[in-house]
Amino acid sequence: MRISREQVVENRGRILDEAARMFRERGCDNVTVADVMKAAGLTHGAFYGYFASKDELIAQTFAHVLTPSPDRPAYPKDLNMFAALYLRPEHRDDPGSGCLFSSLGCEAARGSVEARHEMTASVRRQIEGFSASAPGRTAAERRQAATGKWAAMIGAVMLARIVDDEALSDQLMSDTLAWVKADK
Amino acid sequence: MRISREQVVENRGRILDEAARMFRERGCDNVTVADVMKAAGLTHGAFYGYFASKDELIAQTFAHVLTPSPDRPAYPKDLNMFAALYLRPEHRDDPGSGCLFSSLGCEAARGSVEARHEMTASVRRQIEGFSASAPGRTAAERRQAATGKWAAMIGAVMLARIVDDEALSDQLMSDTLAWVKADK
DNA sequence: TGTACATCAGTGAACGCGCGTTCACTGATGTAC
DNA sequence: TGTACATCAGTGAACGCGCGTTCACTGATGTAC
Repeated sequence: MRISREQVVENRGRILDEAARMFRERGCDNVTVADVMKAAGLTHGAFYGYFASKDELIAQTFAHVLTPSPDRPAYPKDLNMFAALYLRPEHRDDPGSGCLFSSLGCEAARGSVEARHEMTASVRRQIEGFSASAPGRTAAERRQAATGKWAAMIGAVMLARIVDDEALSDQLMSDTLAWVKADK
Repeated sequence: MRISREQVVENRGRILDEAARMFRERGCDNVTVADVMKAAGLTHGAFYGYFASKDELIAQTFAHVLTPSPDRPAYPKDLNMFAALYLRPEHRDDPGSGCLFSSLGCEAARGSVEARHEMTASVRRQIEGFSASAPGRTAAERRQAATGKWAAMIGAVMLARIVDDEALSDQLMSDTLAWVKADK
């Protein structure tokens, strides 16, 4: 059942959107190709018309999530505004539409070269962007603050998702937010 | 071929040691029960004499790694000393004997209740320990500093392992170390 | 514009492999006398 | 202390299942005239 060219583009977008959500929610290893295709409204057989392998899907999904585009606007570049959005319970409780680093960072470190390359480019963009609003007299100081604060946010959300005590989880995030906001 | 009781205790320890190393190096999903048993010098069939399931092995391995004991001394409780050890290339390049949070934190957030419970207890111990040497006038301030700094270290090592450019990777760690050490 | 054919996205059955788990059997250890 | 038996940790074949991937077939779309 051949479909129109616009449909193909649309389907590809839907596959990537669903993969992005499911990978972040459940981890790449715990989502099957059939799961993604079903969520996108297709059967698993159609998958290899879009991607050469599951590994390629993962890398392309990372690029899809990390590359800023008109309809997926980048997070605020201002560090304190970003931190206030990032360190919210809503972000912790919804990894499916949240930061890729805090949900899949550990797997990514062991991932394909392509996936790691996409993430490397994103790390560079984020640190450069944050450095503009980071405190410090020199460029190096600002970059240190940007890096330290961003790393703290990622680590805190990851820890907040591990912990099985909601009060401690909330405290981890609010404490990190207070620490990140308190400039020298 | 029955073995002595001491051998059983020894074998169990070796299984846990090998699991701890391999899980951190390759991720729990990418290590098979047979892999662990082979590394411990046994065959996969003997596994279920020691553990009821792979999930139980994971939880017990987390407890094994996270529970301080005489022969595996806790890391220094002093935050700055800890940070200097943590944010070294040697730690980044050897996840197998490094921090469980930076290597398996993302998976752990989606793990069993038992595994998450072990990690929760460890999070409490770490933050309480670090708070003693953290800067701040009030207990809350010290806890915020301890939490923010520790989260930054975990996030930074995770990012440093993802990035495919060694210079950027080194910079992420040294920038975070500078930020963590620079007290208000 | 309408028609006939070529193209190709999607379907669903099937394949091969690896993994967690089970189990009958082996033989060394532990124990009762 | 020595012997006979019970116990049980380890072995390796086997099972069942799920996953990534392939492929023959279908039928709607795109195109050439």
